[in-house]
Amino acid sequence: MSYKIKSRIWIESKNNVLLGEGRVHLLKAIQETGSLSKAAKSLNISYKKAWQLLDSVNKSAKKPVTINTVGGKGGGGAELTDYGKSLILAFDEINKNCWAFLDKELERIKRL
Amino acid sequence: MSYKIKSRIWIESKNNVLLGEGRVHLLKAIQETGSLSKAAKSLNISYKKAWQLLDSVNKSAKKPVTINTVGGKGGGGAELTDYGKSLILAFDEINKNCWAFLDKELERIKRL
DNA sequence: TTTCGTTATATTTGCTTAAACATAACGAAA
DNA sequence: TTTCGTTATGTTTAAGCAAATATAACGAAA
Repeated sequence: MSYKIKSRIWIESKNNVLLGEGRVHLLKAIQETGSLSKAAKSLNISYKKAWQLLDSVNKSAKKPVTINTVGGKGGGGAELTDYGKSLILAFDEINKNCWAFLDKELERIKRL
Repeated sequence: MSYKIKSRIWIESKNNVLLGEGRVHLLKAIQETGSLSKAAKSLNISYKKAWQLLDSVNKSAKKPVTINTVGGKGGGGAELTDYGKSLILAFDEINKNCWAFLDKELERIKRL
């Protein structure tokens, strides 16, 4: 059995993490469920952890990534902004390309 | 100020980490000092942590990465095998190329 | 104005991981 | 056989981080 190359990429803004794999998962879950609490449940993480992640994302980003509404019909909710959607698309594209790149680099250690 | 892309890569062997940035630093320090204890001191980590890392490396690798001698003149020491040296070279090469690759991908988020 | 599900936040508890400390084994050389 | 600096390993303590618990604020609709 041969060696494998693994990687993690993330986007930073002024030394703070903006987007990583976990944060992208959370944003996608918000997009699908329309609320942060439901997104947290679908990812099996606590609401607090989800909120902290989302708060960090919105504080690190140059423009809001989600619009959160509190109170009212249904209690409120959260939805992605167009900016948030474009960030996710960019991250997924870069991540996919990175894995393809590393798959080529794997040749360098195939014979080790 | 714009966003930055960061990454971490590592080599795995049967679901165990073989080589990452920290382990490569340790191996290079061993190469320079000739002993695990001196390498640990130079990296400001405890001897035990260094030993556990090195032990994990040698157990994950297909062939020994270091030869450790105990007792005798000078108390003993540790030195890299040719195989260990080639692993380090491969890791550094892949890592360097990955950063260059991501530097190109940075264009995708320059305007976000 | 009461209800409801959500966002928002603080506090406490538990767990995993890292650090600190301690000690045995080794073997060449004096 | 005593010394020395190293490898090798166990044990205990501390710290950081995740999880659990609790509660306030909100605002549309009934």
